[in-house]
Amino acid sequence: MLKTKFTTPQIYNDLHMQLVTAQIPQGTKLRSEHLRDRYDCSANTIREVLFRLASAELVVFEEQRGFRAQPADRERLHHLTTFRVLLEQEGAATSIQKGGLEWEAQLSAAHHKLSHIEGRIDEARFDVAVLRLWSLAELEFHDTLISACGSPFLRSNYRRTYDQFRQQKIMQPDYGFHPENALEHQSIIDAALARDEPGCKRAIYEHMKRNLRDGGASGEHAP
Amino acid sequence: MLKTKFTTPQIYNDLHMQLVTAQIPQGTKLRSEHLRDRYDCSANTIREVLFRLASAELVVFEEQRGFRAQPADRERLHHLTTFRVLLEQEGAATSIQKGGLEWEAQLSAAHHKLSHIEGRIDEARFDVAVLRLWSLAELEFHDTLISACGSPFLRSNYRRTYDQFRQQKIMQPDYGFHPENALEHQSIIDAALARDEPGCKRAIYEHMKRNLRDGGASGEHAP
DNA sequence: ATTTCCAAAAATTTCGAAATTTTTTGGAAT
DNA sequence: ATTCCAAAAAATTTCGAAATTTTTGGAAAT
Repeated sequence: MLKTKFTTPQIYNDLHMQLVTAQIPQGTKLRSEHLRDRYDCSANTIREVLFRLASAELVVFEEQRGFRAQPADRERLHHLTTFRVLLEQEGAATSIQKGGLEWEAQLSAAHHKLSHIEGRIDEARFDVAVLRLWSLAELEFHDTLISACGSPFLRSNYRRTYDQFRQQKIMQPDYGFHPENALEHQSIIDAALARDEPGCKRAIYEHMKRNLRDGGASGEHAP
Repeated sequence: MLKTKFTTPQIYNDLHMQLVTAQIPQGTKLRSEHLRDRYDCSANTIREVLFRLASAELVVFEEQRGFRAQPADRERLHHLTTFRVLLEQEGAATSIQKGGLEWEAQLSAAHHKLSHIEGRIDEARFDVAVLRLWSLAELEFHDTLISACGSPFLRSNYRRTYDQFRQQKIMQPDYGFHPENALEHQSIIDAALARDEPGCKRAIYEHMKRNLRDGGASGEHAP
C-alpha cells in the first residue's frame, strides 16, 4: 500500500468520512498503531484526531482503554431521530417565518441537486462514491431548510446530530435506499415554500418516522 | 506555589470548573507551558485536556494558534439563551406528560437545595465557593426538570449548552445575582407539578428572557 | 510617520521512546 | 475441567526534545 503524507486536518476529514459512510464497521477498535501506519505519522497525532472525533461522538473514548467506532444500535438511532425531528421542525418553522427570497432560492438549489442524485441512485445503490455524494446533498438540503432560523446553536447542534444519525443509519444491517425518500423531500420543500408551518412539520416527521423504535406507529412526536 | 500531581481527568475537571465560574478571564490565552507548570505534567497532556474542553466549546482552538478561553460576547449569550429556552421548554413539556412520582420527588428535592442556597446568597454574593455551589444546584434543578423527557440527546445537548451559557453569563461585565431568580424558579416548579405545560413554558421563558439581546422585549420565543 | 522586510524569540505541533496500564497467555492448584 | 494467579504481550498514555510555525521587535525603505 502506498503511504501518502497527510496533514492532521486531512486525517480528521478522511476518518470522519469513513465513519459516516460506514466504511469503518461498527464497534471497530481504532488502534493508534494501525492508523499510525496507514497515515504515516506518530501515535500522538492519531490520538489527537481521535479525540476530536470523540467530541463529535462518532467515536467512543474510554480512559485507559482507547477508542472505538460507535457501535450500531437501534435504540441510539431512535433517540437521534427524535432529537433531529425536534431541531428540524423548530428550525424549519422559524425559517418559514423569517426566511426571504434568498432562502427560498438556496432551498430550491439544494433540492434540485439532491433530487438529481436521488433520480439515478438505483443504478449504483451501494457505490461508496455515490453514497458520499448523496449524503452530502441530503445534509445540505436539511441544513438549508433550517438555515434562516437565526439560531447558530440550533444549526451546529443539528449538524452534529445529523452526522451521528447518518453513521447509525448506514450501519444498520437492513440499510437500503428508500425510493419514497425523494417524494418525502418533495413534500418538505413544497410545504416550506408554501409557508405552511404545520404541513412542513408533518412532512419532516413523516420523512423520519421509519427510523423510530416502532416505525412511528405511536405518532409520539407527530405535530 | 505548591505543585501537586494531578491525573488527566482532574486537570480537566479543574479547568472546566474554572472556566464556567469565570476564574479564567474572557479570551485568556491558554499556553501549554504555563499550565504545564501549574499541573506538573507534560505539554502534551495539557494539549489533550484542552482539546476536550474545546469539544465542550468552553475553549476555542485554532490550528497552529493554540487555545484560548471563550471570549465574553453578548451576542453569544443571546443565542445560547434562545437555544436553552427551546430545549428546556420541550424537555419540561415532555417531562410533564411522562414524569411520574419519582420525577416529582426529585424535582422537589433539587428545588429545595437550590432555594436553600439562594436564600443566603446575598450574604456572600461573589464568594467563589458559594458561586460554585449555586451553579451546581441550578444546573441540577434545570436538568431534573427535563429529566423525564426520555430523550438522552436532548439532555446531553442541554447540558453542554448550559455550561456554555453559565460561562458567558458569569463573564458579562454587569453580572450579578438577581433576587427575582428564586421567585422564577418557584414559578417553574409550581407549573411543572401542576402539570401545566403552557404555564411552565411561559415560566421558563420569563426566567431566561433577561439574557436575550433586547431583554425579551420582542417576545420572540415566548410560548 | 508609516510600511516592509528580516531575524530573533516564543509558541505550537510532531516525534520516537519510555512508563504505565490493560489484556492475553499458560501453568499450577482446586 | 475450572478457577486463580503470575508472567508475558500488547496497547495506551505520558514524557522531553526536535521540528515547524507564528509572533515580536527593530532596522531599512518609502
